[in-house]
Order: sequence, then structure tokens, then C-alpha cells
Amino acid sequence: MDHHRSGCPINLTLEILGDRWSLIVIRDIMFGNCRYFRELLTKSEEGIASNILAARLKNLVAAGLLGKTDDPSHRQKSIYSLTEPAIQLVPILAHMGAWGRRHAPVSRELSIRAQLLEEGGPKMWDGFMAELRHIHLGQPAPVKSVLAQLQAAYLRVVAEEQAKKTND
Amino acid sequence: MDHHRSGCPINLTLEILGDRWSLIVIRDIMFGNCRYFRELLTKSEEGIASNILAARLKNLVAAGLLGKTDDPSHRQKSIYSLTEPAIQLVPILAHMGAWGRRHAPVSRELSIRAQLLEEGGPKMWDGFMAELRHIHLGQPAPVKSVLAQLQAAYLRVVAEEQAKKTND
DNA sequence: ACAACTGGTTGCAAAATAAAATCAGTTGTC
DNA sequence: GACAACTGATTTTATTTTGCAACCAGTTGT
Repeated sequence: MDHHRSGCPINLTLEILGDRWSLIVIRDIMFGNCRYFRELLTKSEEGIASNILAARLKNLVAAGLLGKTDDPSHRQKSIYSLTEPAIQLVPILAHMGAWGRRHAPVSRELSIRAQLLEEGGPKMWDGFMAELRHIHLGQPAPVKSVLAQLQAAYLRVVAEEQAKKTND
Repeated sequence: MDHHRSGCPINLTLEILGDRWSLIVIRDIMFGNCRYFRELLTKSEEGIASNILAARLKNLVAAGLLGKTDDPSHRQKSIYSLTEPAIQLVPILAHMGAWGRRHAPVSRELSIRAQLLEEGGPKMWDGFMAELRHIHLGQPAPVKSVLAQLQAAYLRVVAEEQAKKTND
């Protein structure tokens, strides 16, 4: 973005993240630990197109929300990582999850993580941000993994829903 | 929206609010107390076009985030108001303001409100939400007006910046 | 040598967006 | 009652973004 509509902080945040896909990409890197182009392309529920994903990654790297480094094991691969500004989006994403859970027709599987994050509150968010700083910025690992808790809860609910289905 | 990309709460929130203008409109109703089409059209810093504003208002009313009632003093005018779901966006907007203030080239005048709201924390947000429920939903007025505090701080900073300019 | 996989580009049609002009109903003023 | 100004839109036109499919060249494991 070369020209800003205004100096309002909400507006400027919206100029970077106010579209249908940018926060989806960040969500998948953050909660799904997707680090490669192909992972983001295929693991996402919403089915982003490859050209859109390429454009969004470029924008987010340019905006300083994502880092892009070479994968030593595969010369062509790039590893995407969250920068500190992106990690500081955790409270916004947590609130968005909580809002969506209250006011939108969410599915149980995909909202269990938002529920845990809402119940955990800012204290859990801080723990999660510390973990993201470990994964993406190489800082020391926290004792407890929030990501593992979220993933375990997700898998538990998926299994429950699967059991419910087969009982029909 | 007739079809949802996924049942993820973040995605569903994004499907409603994930564009360049919807949250700008809500911001101006919420913090600027703009209640009429023309107010939203002209008072906004960003210069929204009338057709986009009309489309966004329609969408937001349809999505249940805004209410639309006739103005008794002017047969043609409509009054827009926030619904409870929209009022619950306060924490998200507060966080977005805080994020923008940290990571974007904000102006001092337009970020003083975000600063106060950040410093006030969730306690101030709750007070603000109570005030919005008074203004938009007819609930009893809280003793202290957050909106007045924000507006006073804004005017003070505008005056300061004005003084700085004339001293050059 | 070869098939599968990597991140990414290209072309094209459809949809969303933006700005400007226009519109008809309402209001206040004379 | 004539009339200009204002209301919330709609229409028109142009630009940008999106979605989809095909394609590409470099890399890897067999």
C-alpha cells in the first residue's frame, strides 16, 4: 500500500488485514503450523486459490507480518514464519473466534479451539504468543504447549463427532 | 452470504466483516456516533463512496449488526443503530486500534482514542459497551461516559497539534 | 531417466469495488 | 406554491480483485 486513506489505527490495520484471505493465511500458519506454500494451499478448509495465496503471502511479507526463508532440505522450498507484529494479532484472532462462536453458525470441531482460547483468556494468549515466539522466532520454549492443548481438544471433538455419526 | 466457506469461527467472522469498509462504518457509528447516511458519508476520514456505503449498510442490517429505524423528525431519514452483536465488537476494535498504533504509521489525533482505550483495558471497554447499549438499545445510562472522555481527549490533542502548527 | 512434488505464474471469465452522475421524495424558505 | 437544498439511494462506467484451470521450471527420490 503506497497511499493511506487516513492515519486512524483501525483504518490502517484494516488496510493491511481487511480482506477475505489475509487473516485466514495467518490463522493457518499460527494455529495449523503450516509453514509451506503447499501446506497452506491444501490444508486450509476454505480452499484458497494458488494465485491468491501467492499474492497474499507476498503482501504479508512486504507488510512485515511474515518472514520468508529458504528451506535447507529443499532448495526450492520456502519456509514462512510469523514475525512479532503477526504474533501480536493473537488477541484479535482470539476475540474474532469468540465473536464468531457467539454470532455465527460455527461447526463444533472447528470452534473448539476458539472456545478453549476464550476460556483461557489473556493469560493463555500470552502463553500461546510465547510459544509462537519459540516456533517462529527461535526464542526459548515455554514449559507448556498451548498449541498441543488446542490440537488435542480438536482431535478429541473430531473423534466424538465421528462416533456420533456412526451411531446413526 | 448464502454459502459459507467453512464452519470456522474466524472464517465466519471474516465473511461478515472481512472487507475494507464494514468495520469503518461500524467504527464511525460506534465512536463518532454517526447515525445517518449523510453523516457516515461525510464525517468519515477515509471518504467512502455513497454506493459502497449504501451496500455496506444493507449488508450489515441483513447480517444483524445494525438496526434501521425511521427518523420521526424527517420522514425520509433513517436512523442506524448498533445491535448487541455489533456492540460486542468493541474488544476487537480496541485491539485493532492498539495493534495499528504499534505497527502502523498512525497520526496522533486519530490514535489518541485508541491509546485511551488500550490504557483503559477491558474494564473501560465494558463501560463503553454499557454506554453503547444505552445509546443504541435504550438501556439505562451508565454514570460515566467513555465516549465523552474519548471525545475530550481527541479535541485536546487536535488543539495541541493546531498550536504546534501555528508556532512554526 | 523418470515420475512425483515443489513454489509459483499465466490467461481468462466473473464478481466485487470505486467514482461520478443522476434520481425522486422531503424539507424549509420565501 | 415556487424553488433551492438536502435526503438516501440508484445508475453508469471503469478499474480491481477473485476464482479456476492449465501450465511451468527446478528439485527430489527411485
